[in-house]
This record gives sequence, C-alpha cells and structure tokens, in this order.
Amino acid sequence: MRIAECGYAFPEALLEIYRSRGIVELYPPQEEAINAGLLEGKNLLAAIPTASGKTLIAELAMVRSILEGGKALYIVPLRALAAEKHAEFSKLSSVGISVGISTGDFDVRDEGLGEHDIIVATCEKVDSLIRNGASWIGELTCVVLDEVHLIDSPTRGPTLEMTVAKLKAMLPHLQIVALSATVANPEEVARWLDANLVVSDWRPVLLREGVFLDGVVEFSDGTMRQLKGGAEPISSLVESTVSEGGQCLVFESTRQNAESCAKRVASTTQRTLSEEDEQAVGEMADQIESTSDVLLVRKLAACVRRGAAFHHAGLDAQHRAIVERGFRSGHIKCVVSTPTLAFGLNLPARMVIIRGYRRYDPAYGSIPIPVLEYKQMAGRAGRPFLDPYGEAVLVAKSQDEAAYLMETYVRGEPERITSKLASESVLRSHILSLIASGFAKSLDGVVEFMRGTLYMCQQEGFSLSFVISSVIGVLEQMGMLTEESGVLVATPLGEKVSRLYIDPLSAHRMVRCLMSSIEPTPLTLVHVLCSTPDMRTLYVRSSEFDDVEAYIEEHAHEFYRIPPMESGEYDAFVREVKTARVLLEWMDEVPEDALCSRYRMGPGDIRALVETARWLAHALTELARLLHADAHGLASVIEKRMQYGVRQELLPLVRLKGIGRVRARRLYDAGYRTPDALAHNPEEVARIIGERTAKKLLLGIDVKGEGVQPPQRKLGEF
DNA sequence: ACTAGCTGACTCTAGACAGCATGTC
DNA sequence: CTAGAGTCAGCTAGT
Repeated sequence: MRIAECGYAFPEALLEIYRSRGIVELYPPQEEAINAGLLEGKNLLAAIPTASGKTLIAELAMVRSILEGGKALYIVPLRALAAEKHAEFSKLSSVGISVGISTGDFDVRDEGLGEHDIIVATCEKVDSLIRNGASWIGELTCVVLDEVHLIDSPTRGPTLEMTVAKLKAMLPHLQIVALSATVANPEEVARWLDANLVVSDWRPVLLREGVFLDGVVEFSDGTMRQLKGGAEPISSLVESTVSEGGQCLVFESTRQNAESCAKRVASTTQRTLSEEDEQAVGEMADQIESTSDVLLVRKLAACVRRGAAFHHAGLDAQHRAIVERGFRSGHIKCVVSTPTLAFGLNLPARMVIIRGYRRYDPAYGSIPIPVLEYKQMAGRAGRPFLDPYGEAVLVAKSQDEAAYLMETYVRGEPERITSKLASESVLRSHILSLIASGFAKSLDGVVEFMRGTLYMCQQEGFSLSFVISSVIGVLEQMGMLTEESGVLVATPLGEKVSRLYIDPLSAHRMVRCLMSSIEPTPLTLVHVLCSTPDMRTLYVRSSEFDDVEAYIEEHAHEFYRIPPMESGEYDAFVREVKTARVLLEWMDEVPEDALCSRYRMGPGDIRALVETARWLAHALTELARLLHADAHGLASVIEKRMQYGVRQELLPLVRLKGIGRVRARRLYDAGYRTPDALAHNPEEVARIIGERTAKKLLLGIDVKGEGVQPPQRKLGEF
C-alpha cells in the first residue's frame, strides 16, 4: 500500500515531506495498522520489532487526529527519547503542526505547552501535569504510548499504567496508539487498552542471530562464519564487521568491563580509520578532553581518538552526546555500552555483540537478562538503507554455554509482561494522587478506578481492596488523607505531597524531622533527604565503612535519628550518611574531579545524585513552608546551594548567568561579593574570568541597580 | 636481601523519572 | 533464583 492511497486524504504537503524522506510505500506492519482502523480513530497496539516503522504509525494517527481538530500526546519512558522524538516531529512544522516537549529538565513553558498540536513528554511528567491540573489535557484526542512493554518494570511500570488509566477516565473518546516490543502476551495488553492488535516480526533489514564460540559464529539458519583466528573474541568480531565498512555495538554488563573492552577494541578500530575519520575522531577527542580532568573522561577521549568508545551512566550528558553523534556519523566504529543504550536511544549498527548476558541484581546475585531484553538489543542490528543485513551475536565461552544461549535467546520466545501495580510502595503514591486530584472519593471509588488498570485485567476476580484499604490507613496516619462525613479527602499536606510528586513516605520522613525538637544543621537536612525512598543511596565499600562510622560518631548530635547498630536499618543508615557526605562536599565546593576520584564515581553519577537531592530539597523547603517550620530558611538555602554546588556566601554571584561555582569562587576571593560590585570594576573582572565571559556577564547587570536583565541568548554557540 | 610471578581469598557490580525557574568552565 | 573480573596479601622460587 502506498501512503497516498491509505484511505485517508492527507494533505499534499505532508506526502511531500514523506517523499523527500524516501517514504512512499508503507511497510507491511504499517499497512496492517491502517487496516486495523488506525486512521478511523480505533485504538491500536502494535507489537512489532524496532525499526519496522513504529514511529510512522504513531505519526499518521497523530496527524489525522490533529487534522480533525484535535491534539496529540506522545508518551515516552526516557527524557533522551523525548528530545529525539521532539526533533523528529518538528519536521512537521512545514505542514503547520507545532510540537512541544515537557520533561523534568526541558520544558516549553506550561501555558504555552497547551498551544502545541503534539506534545512529547515522559510518563511521570504527564502524571505530574494531570496532578497539577494542566487544562490542555482535556483537549487531547490521541495518545501514543511508546515502549509500553515498560509496564513490566517494577519501578516505572505502575506510573505508566496509572497515567493511562487516568487519561482513559478523563477522556472516554481518546484514541490510544500503543507501541511495544514483541512480547508473549500482547492480547492481554490489547484487551486492557480495548485496542486492535497488530503483531508482526517483519523487519526492513534481514537480521541474522548467532552465537560465537572459539573463533566461529554459528547462526540460527545453520550457516557458520570462521573469523580470523588468534585475536581476542570481541576484537575479531569487530574486525570482521568494521573492515567491511560496518559498525559494531557491544553490550557489556558492567562499566568496568565496558571500559576495558573499549580499550582493547580501540587498537582494532584504529587500523581501519580513514584520514577523514581520523580527523573527525581527533576533534571529538579534543572536545571531550577540554571539558574535564576526570580520569574516566580522559580514558574516553583516548578510546575515541582511536575510533572506539564506551558508554555508561558515569559519563555525563555532553560526553554521551558526543559519542552518540560520532557513532551516527560513522567515524566512531564501535561503541561498548552497559544497558544505557539497550533501552534508550536509537543507535543502530550492522553488528550487535552481546557479551554480558548476565546482570547483577542485589536481590538474586547474577542472573541472565530476560529474552525480551536480548531481543531489544539484537533488534538494533542492521540500519535500514545503510546496511545490507544486520547481525546479532552472543558470545559463549564453552560448548554448553553456546547451546544454552542458542536455545534460550536466539530461538527463545520473549516473556509475558505483567502489571507490577500491586505493591504497597507504589500504591502509596498513586492512591494519594487519585484522591487529591478527585478521581476517587472513597475506598470503593479507588477500587472502581483500578478496574481501568492492566493489573485488574490480568488478575480478574482478584481484588486489590485489601491492600488499598491498608494503604489508605497508612496515608491517614501520616496526616495526608482524612475522612469527612464518609468522603475521603486529601489534607493540605496530602495535596502538597501529591503535587510535589514525591513518595508520601519521603514526605513523612521530612515532616517528622521538621517537627522534631532537633536544631537542624545542613547535615541534618541533607541526611533527611538521603533517608527517603526517593533517593538512591551510594554503595559503601568495606574499606570505607570505618571512616563513615567515625564520621557518624563525630556528628552524632546532628542526626535526627540513629538506628541501633545491631538493627537491620543500620547498614542503610551508613549508606545514607555516606551519600549525605558526598552532597555536603559538593555544596562545600569540593572540585568535581576530587569527588570523582575520592568516591570512584563519574561526572554523570554526581550530576544524577545532585539533581535528585535538589529536587528533594525543593520538596523539603515547600513542606517546611507549609508547616511554618523554623527550618524553612535553612532548607531554602540548601536547595540553592545544592543546585549550584557552592557555599552560602556565593549565592548572590552564582545567580548571574555565566557564573558557576568555580568562577563565583574566584570572584569572591578577589573581593567581589555582589553583582553590583562586579559592575564597578569591569577590567579586573575580565582579568579574573576572561574577557569574553566578562563582557557577556556585564551586559546582563544593570548598573543602576535594577537587577538582572533578561539574558541575550547566543545562537549556534554549541 | 630482593623481587617477579603465582595463588587464593576477598571485593564489587546497570539505569534514571519527578518540582520550579533559567543558563557551566 | 547466585558470576566473574579485578585487587591484594602472602607465599615461593629464582636472582
């Protein structure tokens, strides 16, 4: 079927956009989706492989919906994915469709958001927007759920499920288009969504899957490939692909393995670099080196310079972006990644090598990854239009293991996905929000609402009411819900907690600390943040244990509560304290590279930690305000100090655009304490922070003392 | 007296969403 | 539904 003959009269301008991208004929799964009523507003679940044209299915549905006068919402699981989709849909601007994005770190102003035709957002953000009463939600006519199989995740799945249930309750005529990887039970999910189902394993590029053992790859179709012998397994696989002009993506299970593998592979890729590659790769390496002195970053630069790279969450966003761009442009020949890339961005390669098929899980030890995850990774192999085929290879070390891998993964079927909603810890937060936002007014109301969830579809005849009533009881005890003449309502505290989007238990911890008699210090408050379930605490190595304990003893009077040493809580407490200590050092201006080497973390880890702490510090400040607690002032200072990583005396300076923790400290030590003081001595300021920065800075300071003017944004600076 | 090299016990392990109001070195 | 790479102390054999 041609896109122009799909039975819906799309405007010529849109067809022209598609033609220019080479899209004329629809892929078979896309045709099936249209036959299943996609363009008649029917709900649809498409369970099809990566790269088989999911995005176009969603796009056509959204565009149709908008042409009929509606509005569309595209829900993704990751911020990086939101940015990617936002960029992609922005191409529709030439047909008059505008696209907005809303995630925690990037937001096109909230009121403005509703004016767009398509809005891309993470599911947590959508939930938050609903809780905060964004009015444009009511205008939606089409919602796309990207990567719905995420519903299986114990941590993130329930949010998606509840958000969908809320949307369905608010908008009975909403068209839902769900996109999923191949799973064992798509019918169940389709039934939940009341959707027609399209299942297909069609791919635009041939995919061969196989297992590597002792220099030979055995593919599932029975063919074998002998590799040039001798070399280390990954290098010989990389060699075979790269020498023929392809690229490789390697999945490892730990960061350390990823780094050392990238280093080994780099000596192979180096030999294949063309002159142009060398030039491009050298520039990227210089760019990476210029940003940071951290050992990890230098290692990365060294790999990139030789045409390989590693990719994991210890790198911060800018480094990851350089690696991703370098790989897409073809100059970086091989990327070795931890699971960061398994779910995240769309980075296809001719060959995907799965080296680490086991993953450590604190509860079970080392366990094999789910088949579903393997299929996701393998599906990355083969770039449409660019590669003649794709290959996915698992690496085995013995005959037995090879047979196991072939059986389990290559020939195996992916698992069922199941709702993870029925746990008290996730229900706590969601039940509070149901009552605070008016979706339910009683125990029965909550139970009734739950009928709209996947959980109730999968567990028919099973009741959640026991857990729900116990959770309501807990929320009442915490003072977040009360019953007034038979109707459940949220207290002002409960209302606030729901909007702040934190776990009620986190809020409860904060409230108890704020109401206690202790005279709080920064450590007291930062530790409370670290003791909440919303904060992921750092691992304490056995070699660090004594040190942290000594710190606890020294600061014993500053903690709101110290669990007894024999209790099961004590280990968790030690982790909280270590985490608090790192954050306090950040707020005391310890340099990034010192933190990285002292605690064996990467810049990305620090950024993530600080970001979470700042979010919780904001919540703490708001709760202190609500409760008129004495600690409000201190909490608010901590929130700002956390944001910038500075001592209190730098706060006036750091508010200025272009001035961060390092420059602010230099200026302060030179005697400049306020923005005003800077304006009076431009020459010396220029000497301290450099001329260009100083010029940009002084443009923003109004000498007459009327404060800071809106900054002039420079285009194309990056 | 010193040390390269080996052995075995022990250690350690992936990722990433949310508020609010604007911009690092 | 519990692995495997890395690290380090302690030992030995060789210089």
